Amino acid sequence: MFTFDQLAGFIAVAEELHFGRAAERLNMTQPPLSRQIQKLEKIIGAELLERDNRRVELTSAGETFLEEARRLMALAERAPVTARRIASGRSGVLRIGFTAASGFSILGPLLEEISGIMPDVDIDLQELVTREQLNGLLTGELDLGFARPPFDSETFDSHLLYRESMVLAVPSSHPLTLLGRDLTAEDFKDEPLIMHSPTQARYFYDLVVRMLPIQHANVVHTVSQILTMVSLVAAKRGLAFVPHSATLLGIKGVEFLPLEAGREEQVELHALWNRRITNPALARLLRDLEFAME
Amino acid sequence: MFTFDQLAGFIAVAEELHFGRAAERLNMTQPPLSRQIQKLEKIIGAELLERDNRRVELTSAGETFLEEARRLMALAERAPVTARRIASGRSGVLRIGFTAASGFSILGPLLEEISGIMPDVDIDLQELVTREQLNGLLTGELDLGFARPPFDSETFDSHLLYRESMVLAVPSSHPLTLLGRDLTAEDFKDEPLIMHSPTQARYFYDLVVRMLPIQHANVVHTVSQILTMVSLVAAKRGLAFVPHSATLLGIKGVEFLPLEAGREEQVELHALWNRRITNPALARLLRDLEFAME
DNA sequence: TCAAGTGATACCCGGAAGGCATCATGTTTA
DNA sequence: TAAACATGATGCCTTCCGGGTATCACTTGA
Repeated sequence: MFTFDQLAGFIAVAEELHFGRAAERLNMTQPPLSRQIQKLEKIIGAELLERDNRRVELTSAGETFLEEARRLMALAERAPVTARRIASGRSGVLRIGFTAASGFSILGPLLEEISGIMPDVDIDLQELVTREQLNGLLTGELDLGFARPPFDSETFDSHLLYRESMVLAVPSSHPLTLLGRDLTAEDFKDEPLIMHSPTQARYFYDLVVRMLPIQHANVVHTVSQILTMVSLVAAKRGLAFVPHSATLLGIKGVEFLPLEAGREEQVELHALWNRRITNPALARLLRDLEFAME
Repeated sequence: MFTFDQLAGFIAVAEELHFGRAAERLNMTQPPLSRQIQKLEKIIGAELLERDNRRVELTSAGETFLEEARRLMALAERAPVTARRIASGRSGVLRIGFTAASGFSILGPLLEEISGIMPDVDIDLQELVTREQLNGLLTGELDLGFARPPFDSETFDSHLLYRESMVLAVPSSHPLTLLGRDLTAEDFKDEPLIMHSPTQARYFYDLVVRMLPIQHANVVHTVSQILTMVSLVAAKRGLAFVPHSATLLGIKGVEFLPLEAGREEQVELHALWNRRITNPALARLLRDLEFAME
């Protein structure tokens, strides 16, 4: 195999068509350059330059090899630069998972901020429930997640993005909308309820159950997505407990009423990541966003 | 700048994820391979592999650098092969000039034969008069020409492709078509004539003047292209002397009559090239077509 | 606690690459 | 026409890079 020095030597001679000047350009003397080219030609197995004692010119083979040599040199010069960019986190791919609920409010502005900080990093977004996010973070398929507790703080580090109250979603025409004060369990004890799935949306389920004495007999639907819940409320199938940011969904025919118990029990959204960080882009992001590391 | 050995070393380690096995694959021992990688990382300015004493894995930077490294190696392996192909004439470009007259008959079959012999050689065709061809062959813009004498046999080598008789082109309805024998100058001494340009088509001009006592007073047009001549004959502007292959043009309203003098004086078409051959594809072509060289 | 596995280090040696001096050859100049 | 010049190739010397062997350092598992 030839060397990059030989390629550089050949390119210089091919451009100058003069061994002396080419050698000068390469900061070396002419004799070793001559031998370099000879060796290169021997390795290639073809004459690249035709030189008589007066003039040097490229052969046909030399002409096309010159193109290849230039391409090689360009590639070789670019490769370390991109590698360094990625190592410093200024470039690369950041795979982010998010729950549908987090997408309403926090995701947009945060992506805005990320692409402001690291414009050359590609963001790969995936909607995943918390459990899938944890799994992805473990296997390394995911760099960062937006999810809700609980998660193992041994393996994951996290940063609280925000808390919000739970509110009650009711159809616009519903009598409760006229009440004008924070609601208690008593106010909707006979209303049909749309509840969170205890498996797919355990966080919300646990929180609501902890917050209010639910009449399980009143539960008419069990769903896992906030959007589905609000749509069902709009269709007058019942009432639902949703985080305050669901107001941003902008679905017609639904109103959101404050809950007395919601003042205390709030839902949290965390950014979380594997403590064993392998992606430099993530390290840079956490540093720049000033998320607590450790 | 890094070396190809370092790249090969890195690729091997990245694929094996094990220094010992990678070294074995490269037919070397493990220690120099370790140093090779260290040196490469230092040159790149980024960590490519993360190794603790138990396992080796790629960093993000290492992953993308691996792709670049593979591309570099592939390019480096291909480059000499193409260079050799071109040097041996099995690939490359062959620039061929031809006169319009030669295009009628010889060009088609010859191109067929060339592309059969050297399928990977690109043929660049240009229609040029003999003088332009000679010029192109001199400057190296042309590799091979199809033209008619005279040309300097010091600089050019040539191969006679074929000879053909001159015939007389006459309008279909012309009385001479009824004659039924070879024509002499006497037969058309009062007819209007379309003659070759003594500058642009000197070969034909000289040949016709040598062959027949032309009444210059009868010359109504002076043109340089055979096709133009035949078209003018079809338009009943006069009679013209053209090579026999002009019959292949298939122009309506023209007949071609044999000339007595045409039996002796024949026009020649030569393949010709610069004796100083720089294009390996041309050398190969001449050898394979068994054209005389020297 | 010890053996096995694995990457890093220390040291030595041979060969490759660069520098200097010079040659061979063709061109220009006096 | 001969001498000076220009230019690529060669011979020889020295330095330095890269590979090999032996060994270390550290981790893991029995």
